[in-house]
Amino acid sequence: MAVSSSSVTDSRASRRNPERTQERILKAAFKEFAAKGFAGARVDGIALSASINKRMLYHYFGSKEGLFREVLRRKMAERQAWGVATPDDPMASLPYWFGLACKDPDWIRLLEWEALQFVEKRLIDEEKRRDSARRAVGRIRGRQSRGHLSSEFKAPHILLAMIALTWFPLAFPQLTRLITGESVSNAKFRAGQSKFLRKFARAFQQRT
Amino acid sequence: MAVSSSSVTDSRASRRNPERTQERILKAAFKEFAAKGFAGARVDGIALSASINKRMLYHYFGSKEGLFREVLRRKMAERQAWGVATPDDPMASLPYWFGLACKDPDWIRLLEWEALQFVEKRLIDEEKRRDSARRAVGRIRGRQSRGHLSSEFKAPHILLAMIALTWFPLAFPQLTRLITGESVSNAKFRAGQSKFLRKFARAFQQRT
DNA sequence: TCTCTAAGTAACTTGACAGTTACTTGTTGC
DNA sequence: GCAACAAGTAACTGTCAAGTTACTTAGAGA
Repeated sequence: MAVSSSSVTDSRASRRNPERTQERILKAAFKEFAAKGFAGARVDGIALSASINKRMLYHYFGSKEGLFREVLRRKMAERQAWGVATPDDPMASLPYWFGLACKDPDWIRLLEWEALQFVEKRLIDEEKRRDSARRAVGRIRGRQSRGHLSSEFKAPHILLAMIALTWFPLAFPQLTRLITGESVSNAKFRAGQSKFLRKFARAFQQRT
Repeated sequence: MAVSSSSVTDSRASRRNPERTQERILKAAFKEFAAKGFAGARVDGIALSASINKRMLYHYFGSKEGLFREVLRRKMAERQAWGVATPDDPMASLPYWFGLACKDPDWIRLLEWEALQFVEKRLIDEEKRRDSARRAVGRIRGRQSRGHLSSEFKAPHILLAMIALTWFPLAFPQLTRLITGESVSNAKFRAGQSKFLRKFARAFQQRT
């Protein structure tokens, strides 16, 4: 009974396990980058919280920036799927997007760090993201032609406005708290905002 | 003719000039902090671009964080005035706010850095800002009661939504470019967005 | 069972950066 | 015109962080 022997595809706990190591690094790096941004993140911190040796991080990802790129790339792929399953009616989709944003605030933080740090540089994974944006705009157009959304506005404007309304409170939690008096993480705030978005969604609907 | 003598209130160029030095530091620091955030900003960089000795920076502001606080405080006071002179009608105020944001994107960047870095900490100048926010909400209520804005929504929600719509493109220029295909700094984009906001403002108006 | 490669480790190097020290010089009030 | 203090300077220090070196060890295949 060769129980203790491990095959190539066996990724169970063992003293050597490249996949597990890489996963650990990526997970810890995502947390660290989302929390502190690229400049503020500490490679030693990532290594520590991933419980791996710093050298392995350089072994797999080359540099701090290489690691950051890979983190973004992974998360981007993960998010791609989410956006597709959006309801047609804006009265449902606005609260839905807001709910998604609340579930994964670190993703918004990462995009926010990106906005601040990689301004005029070429974006990481730019081609793929352009495609992804194009498809999203296309879905808006589809909803316009099916009568769910007003045809009075151009699709990119609608998309941008919808994202703005659903993401802004998470992107600027301090302003949200100053204005509403409630913390963004507070369930009461979230319920109120969802309700508001649901009503406000009429702005995007076809006028009768 | 004692031309070369200088009085206390004389802040012309001279070898010693505390006010000018402080102004230079604050101006350079604002640029540096807006560009790179608190963690990314370099005290040496600020000193260099302000053409002052780094020691003076510590002389006047104590520490990097002290300087950051003062920069925020100054800018906040400066902005306070702007917000008051807002048109009543949302069809005018939305493009107006967007125009203000475009004129001073560094201010939005600074708030964005703040959002990311000082999350659960007590905000700098929190009391004053809460007051300022309260007054802004009050102005919204005033417009609601005068019939310029819909009374269907609560004032804080309206304010938050308006800020979201007008600031989002500047806060996330990379997403804006991916979605619209235009750079945020492009005049054509700005004109289009202004027009959109003007039309979209109807969402905030009293329904007839 | 031996060997070769990839996984993994600890200690080190190098550079950068926040903050300081010890000093000089200009200005003001007397 | 001089004492006292504030403005200003250059060079330094201790620390921290990215990236490297030089090594050991696990495990797959021959």
